[in-house]
Amino acid sequence: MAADELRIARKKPDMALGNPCAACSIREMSICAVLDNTELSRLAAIARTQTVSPRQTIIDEGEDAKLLFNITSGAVKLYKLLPDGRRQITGFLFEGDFLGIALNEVYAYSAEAISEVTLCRFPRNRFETLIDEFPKLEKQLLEMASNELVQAQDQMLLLGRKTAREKVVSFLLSLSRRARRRGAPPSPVALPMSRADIADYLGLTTETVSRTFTALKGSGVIRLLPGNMVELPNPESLHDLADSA
Amino acid sequence: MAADELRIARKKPDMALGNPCAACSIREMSICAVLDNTELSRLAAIARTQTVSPRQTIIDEGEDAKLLFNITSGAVKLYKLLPDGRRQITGFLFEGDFLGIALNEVYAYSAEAISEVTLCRFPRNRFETLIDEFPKLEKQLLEMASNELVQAQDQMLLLGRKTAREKVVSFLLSLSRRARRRGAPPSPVALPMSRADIADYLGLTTETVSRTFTALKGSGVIRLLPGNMVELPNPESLHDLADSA
DNA sequence: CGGGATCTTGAGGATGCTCAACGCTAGTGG
DNA sequence: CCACTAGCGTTGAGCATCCTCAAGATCCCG
Repeated sequence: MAADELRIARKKPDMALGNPCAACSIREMSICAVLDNTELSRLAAIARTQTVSPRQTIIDEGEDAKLLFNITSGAVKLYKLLPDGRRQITGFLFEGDFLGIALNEVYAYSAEAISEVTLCRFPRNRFETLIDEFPKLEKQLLEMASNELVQAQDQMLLLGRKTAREKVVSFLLSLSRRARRRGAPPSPVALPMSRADIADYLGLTTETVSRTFTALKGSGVIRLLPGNMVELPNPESLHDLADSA
Repeated sequence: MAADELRIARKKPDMALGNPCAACSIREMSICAVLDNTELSRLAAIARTQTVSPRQTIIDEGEDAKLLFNITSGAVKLYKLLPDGRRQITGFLFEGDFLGIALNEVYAYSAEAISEVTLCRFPRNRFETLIDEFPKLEKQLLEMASNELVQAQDQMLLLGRKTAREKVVSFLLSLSRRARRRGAPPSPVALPMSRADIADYLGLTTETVSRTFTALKGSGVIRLLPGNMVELPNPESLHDLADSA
């Protein structure tokens, strides 16, 4: 019923309440969750929605950070490049995620849509005004930044010290855990990103990622389903593979 | 004696100088820089100083995060462990740095003193009360967390995509830049940490770090001075070695 | 169906790791 | 004052993991 209301409301964004955010399907899992309706309407006043096609760039590393985003649907990859083209993906964003937590003057990374993406766009300066008005917002941002830091440290451990197999298993488990956190089943897990993206996220090559998937499939710990879905028959037993040989 | 003063000051928080922080040598480069004397005395009221010997643990990953710290002197390493003992150092802290920016319930990493360390300790709950009172403090924390995130992403790029040589050069350059930012000469650079620590920070082995230093020395781009100092005759030319083969 | 992109598989090779020995230095005690 | 030891750093040889290059398989969308 709550879901029904949301679905209906989504079809008429500029309806009755006057505030499209009130009906936002991802409101409760986004930064907006901390705001009441009045505050939300203030945020809505500076927001614009936008859709982005796959492979389209959203922000560019080094550019002035004039805009911040809330992903309302789809998948996004964040990455950094070396001069010779080597690429490190620093994270994937999905619906509900915030793009631009680090309120720096310039973007620290580029962002590109993986799938069809819809997002909610805010001018940074006006968003920062709201932050000053709503301490709750700042507190929430700090908490989100803290969580990102923890994730970043886990990723450093993965990149610096884990084997290819541990990297891939850790990756699958993190997607599974994320799904569970969002109320979705922990298996099967969707992989909207390409093997090349996974490789650039894990510090491997596409070939190694592919071989590792094949090997995991062979030992029965995963199953590759059509539509880029991966089944994890026994997530618990995977934990051991994720951080010890 | 500094400790004595603090102990006395603690008993009379509103004494002559007002508070010990007013005379703190790292005040301007720490989180305290945003506070005025009145606010600082409030912070001083919940602070305790502490000294830690080399190889002594300051916090343990997974423990309840009851305390936060400001490093007033010395060097600290932050690290995470895998069950089999593999270690990833996620960062080094020096004087002026804040330990515990991510205000999470449990510590996301362990911290250990590299050299003799002095620090300023705060109970987290009381510190959070001050945050609510002084929005400046929260803003500063968010900014520090943002900067850490940027650094973390750089480190991911390093760990995932750079060669051993690029890693070592990047590391030396980051130490050099840090020194310059603090008003110290960019060369020579001090390496208070062991080769093993550097290796665990860069995702390498001590042998590879050692060999790489030797090779860099051989090609004349660095010089190893006594006292674990490294001279970078031409920091500019090093930039190329840090991110392209 | 066809064609381009993505994914998989294979063979060979390089980077960095493992295991091992040796050197250096500083602290210690005779 | 010097020999001794322990810890750290360096060097060497062989090897494993993962990368590179290449070809074939599969998928997806028109």
